[in-house]
Amino acid sequence: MLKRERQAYIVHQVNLHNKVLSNTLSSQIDVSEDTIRRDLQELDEKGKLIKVHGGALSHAFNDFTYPSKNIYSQDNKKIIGQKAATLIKDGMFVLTGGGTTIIEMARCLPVNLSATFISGSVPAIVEYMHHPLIDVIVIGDKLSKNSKITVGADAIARINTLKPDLCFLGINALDIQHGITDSDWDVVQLKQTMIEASQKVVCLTIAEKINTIQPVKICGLSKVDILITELPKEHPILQPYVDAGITVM
Amino acid sequence: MLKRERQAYIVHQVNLHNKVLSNTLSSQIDVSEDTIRRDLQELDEKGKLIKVHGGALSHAFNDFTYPSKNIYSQDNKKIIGQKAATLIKDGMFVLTGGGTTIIEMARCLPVNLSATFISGSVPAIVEYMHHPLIDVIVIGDKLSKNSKITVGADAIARINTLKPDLCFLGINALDIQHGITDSDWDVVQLKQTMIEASQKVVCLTIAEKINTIQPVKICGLSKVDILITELPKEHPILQPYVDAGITVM
DNA sequence: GGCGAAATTGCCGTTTTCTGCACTTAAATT
DNA sequence: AATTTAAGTGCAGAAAACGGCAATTTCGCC
Repeated sequence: MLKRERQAYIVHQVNLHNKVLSNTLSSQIDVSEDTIRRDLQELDEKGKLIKVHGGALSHAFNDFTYPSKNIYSQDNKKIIGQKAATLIKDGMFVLTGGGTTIIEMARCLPVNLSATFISGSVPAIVEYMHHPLIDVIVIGDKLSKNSKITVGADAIARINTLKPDLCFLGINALDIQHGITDSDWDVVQLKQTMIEASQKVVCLTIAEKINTIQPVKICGLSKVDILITELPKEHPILQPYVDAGITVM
Repeated sequence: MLKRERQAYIVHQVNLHNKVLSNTLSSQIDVSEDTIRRDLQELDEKGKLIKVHGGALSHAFNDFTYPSKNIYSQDNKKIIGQKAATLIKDGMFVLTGGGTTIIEMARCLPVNLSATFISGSVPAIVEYMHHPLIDVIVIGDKLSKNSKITVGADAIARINTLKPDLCFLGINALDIQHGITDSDWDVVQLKQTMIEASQKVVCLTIAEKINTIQPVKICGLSKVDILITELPKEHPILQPYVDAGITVM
């Protein structure tokens, strides 16, 4: 088994079960515990999981440990959220994914906005639920523990019956050549469906994720209608995307 | 169980119940009280909780903004939740509704319980989501703002495709003659479907709702297998239900 | 194809961490 | 004041982490 392959398997296991034990992995993959330890160390440094004594835990599991680290990107996400919120008009049908950026957007929605939000992201649903005039449609299916979003055939089938005006996606990697990429297989399937179903696709991301690549491709750049980052649209890093015909905000 | 995982669980419990007892934790997680004490000590140093004699308190508890309104029925619901949680065994498929009593039950689920929970109640889903070993299936549809549960044809159709082992319902009115009644039309439809789909129906309610009636009928008493209140099963008010063949806990 | 550098992996001895047990000390309750 | 209950301490066995080393593979380069 290849190193990369093995590490992907470990990440997958962590996402599935929220925790892995070094010795379990060692016997499952049939490599020494030293190798597992080194893998976990690397994956920890890359932020894919949290290494602990005896194994590793997913970020989702210990969300209580890490609010301290990304206070700075929090502000950026608020800026993104505010820009994104201006796109939504009364009466619209809006499909959204999950992730912290989407949550920030939800918090930026004006009180008097009257629209319909469709999502499978539990944290996002909770936000929408608190808005007085917003109708919420929940996409049901199996809940993925680490992404806190419903994934599976049911969710995909349901989304395919919809034709929302806008689709908001928080994305993890964007690149001129490779388009939108991600690391979680199930989430990729879902996002592809969301993109195809929607009339307009809006991608939200902090600038540090621009020009980065993840293992699994979601779609090419041509599917993206609007790109929102915390930077002003004149920023040089964004120019290639403007040139590619994307509306940058 | 990993150390970090255990500590996360403790923090979770503290945030949920505002207090934890060392010996309770010790038996729940099945480690010695020494280990618990050391955990509490570390978590105290990290500021996650406040260690006191015999256990720990949450920080929120010190700000005496405590929900003083119905602390009494809160405790009763906790008793009900604990009774209810004992019914759930590893590997079960459990369908649940919403409501504060169900939430309390969710909070009483033992850490090492491995089961599948199916629900359309957003607050309940959020609780289940935090449990490490519980799989969550979300029932999707339009979200009802006041009950915070998904209602509609989609939800009903989906529930009809399931055959869960247990169905937990928090009910608002129960009467010997009129059975279970409620006031919200959509919720009634949904509860009827849930009852029909499940192999066993467990009703949770505080005693004050016993022998009361609401406008819309959900089902007769015969559909109820188990009734759980905060009272001991010998209490006279419960006798008619025992006589009616219901298992009272 | 061949060579050398770098990467990968397993092994091993040492160090650290974790945990339960026994025992003492401190605190709370009656 | 006596008794029960929890907290603190030291210790020891087990498990895991660490760091160095060597064998093997991979890869770039000629």
